[in-house]
Amino acid sequence: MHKQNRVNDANDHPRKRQRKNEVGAEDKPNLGDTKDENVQSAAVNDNIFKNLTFFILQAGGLTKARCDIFRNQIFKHGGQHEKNRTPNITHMIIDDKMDYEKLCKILKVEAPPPNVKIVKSMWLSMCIKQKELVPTNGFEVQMNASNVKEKNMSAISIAGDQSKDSTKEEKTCSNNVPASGTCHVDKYKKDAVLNAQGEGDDESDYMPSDGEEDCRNSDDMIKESSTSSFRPTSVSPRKLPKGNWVCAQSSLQKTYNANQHITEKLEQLAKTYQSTNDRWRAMTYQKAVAALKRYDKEITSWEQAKAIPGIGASLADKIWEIVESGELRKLNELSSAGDIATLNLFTNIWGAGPTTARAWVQQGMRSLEDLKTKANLTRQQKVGLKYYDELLDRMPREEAAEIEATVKEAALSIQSGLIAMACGSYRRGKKTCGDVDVLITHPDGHSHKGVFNKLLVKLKDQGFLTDDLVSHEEVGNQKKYLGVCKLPGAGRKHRRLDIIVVPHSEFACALMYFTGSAHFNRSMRHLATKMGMSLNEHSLNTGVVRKNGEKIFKGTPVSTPSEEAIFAEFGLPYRPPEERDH
DNA sequence: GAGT
DNA sequence: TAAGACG
DNA sequence: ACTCCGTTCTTA
Repeated sequence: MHKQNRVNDANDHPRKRQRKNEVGAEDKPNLGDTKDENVQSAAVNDNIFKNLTFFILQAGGLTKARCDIFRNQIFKHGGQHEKNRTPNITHMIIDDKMDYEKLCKILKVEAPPPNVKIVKSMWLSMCIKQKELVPTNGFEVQMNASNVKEKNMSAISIAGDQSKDSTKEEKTCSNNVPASGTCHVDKYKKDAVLNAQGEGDDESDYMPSDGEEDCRNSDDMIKESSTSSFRPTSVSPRKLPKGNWVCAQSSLQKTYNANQHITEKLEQLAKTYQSTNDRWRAMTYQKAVAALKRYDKEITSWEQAKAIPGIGASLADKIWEIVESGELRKLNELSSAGDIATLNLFTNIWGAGPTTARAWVQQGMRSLEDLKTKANLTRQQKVGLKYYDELLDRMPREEAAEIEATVKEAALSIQSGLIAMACGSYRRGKKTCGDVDVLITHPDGHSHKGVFNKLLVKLKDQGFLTDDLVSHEEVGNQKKYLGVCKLPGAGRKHRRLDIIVVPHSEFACALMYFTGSAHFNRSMRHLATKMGMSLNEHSLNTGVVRKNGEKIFKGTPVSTPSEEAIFAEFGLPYRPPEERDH
């Protein structure tokens, strides 16, 4: 996976968590809330609000942030804004959900002033978006029958209600059916394992008696996806005859992103928070971006955004600001702060995270050139710096396939019968890959031994591997290599390559882990915890005992012959790799 | 920041 | 041990 | 107020 796309993963196991400088206000310059009318782009000269004076009633869904944005927009388009309800105002903007009674209550009046148009915020949004003064019909507040004077409101009230309802409708996220009722561990299977371990009788650690418990909803929950009901098998396309087989394409390969203008900016913000060590916030932003990307429709209202799971009021404000103005002041403000831009620059170096980047800035480093000459770098950071641009680049999946083939060929020349396959984003069917993860094993359970070193030597000899990052990570029975490679021939770029050799008994767990996505993995592990299991790249264990989040009994390993078996153990429907791209 |  | 990395 | 993955792993 590409470094840009990950979230800070500093070790924070409860056992050793000591609540260190998670955020530390003094650590992150200029990240606090800033006053409102700063970064403001050039005024628009359409003057659609000329001679109009607005008052925005900050209440209900009209948060302060939204009011601020509206105010900026009003000025941009040549209008005036009053902070108080002075007599000269022409329009009062209220929350879309506001009704007549509520309004009077808030204003503490029997009836609102007659010479002021009281309009729902949606009207203002529309004007701004369409850059013209649209009629207020249908957006004015509905009056009580007793208060209806000469004005005829019948048509208006209907229209008003409709607009309200339509925003409500839209919020139902397309893929939200919880996997309830399927949360049970396969009892029989589990018992078999337990018995095999001599763990004895039936009930020991079986789930609660009553049904589906709390296995639903938590935004990490694996959800039933409506788009996945139609699913062309997960067979790899390369075995098919030549041609463009639509049926071999993933059904959920979303080619376009209806909210790209939004996700782009939020992604940047996420990265920035990442660089400043605000890991949880960064993660939240990433989740929100993921949610937006799989959302089919374009976001047009605050409520619509807020309704998406993983998006709260604060994020809705920001999304809506982008919808409204095309910009995000927070982002402009942050990226114009010099040292924060520098932090982003530095954390893009492989081997350098937020802490290191901040230290460098403090030492006066401002550019990559500075680092090269003045900073003390680890071996890994030197490599990362050397290929700074190349490693930031993503490769077309065809190139990933070439890399896979190169590794596979070398592996097979060492030991026949080996399985070697690219996992990661490649296996999930992405069109571009940030790196290649080749997983190697041998079906006979032992012939994988000794392959690792020979393979590395061979690949280095042929000049394919150019630099090592983690030269040889040896994890129990698994061996992992992280490095840099380059395909032969001109015009080739250096690419990140991971090679992992595992015993066949750990194949399924390793395959699942290295296929990802990262979010999917976290989600699975999270679920495992909730079900009294634990999952990592080596094995799946049941009957885990935890106390205060700390694991005091490892549990018993479950036999996992395939990925399907792992899903089954969770009681989840199988998901092919393309559907794990969360 | 969001969800519990 | 802290920091960074992997999915 | 608490959690947000892994008793993941390596490197310095």
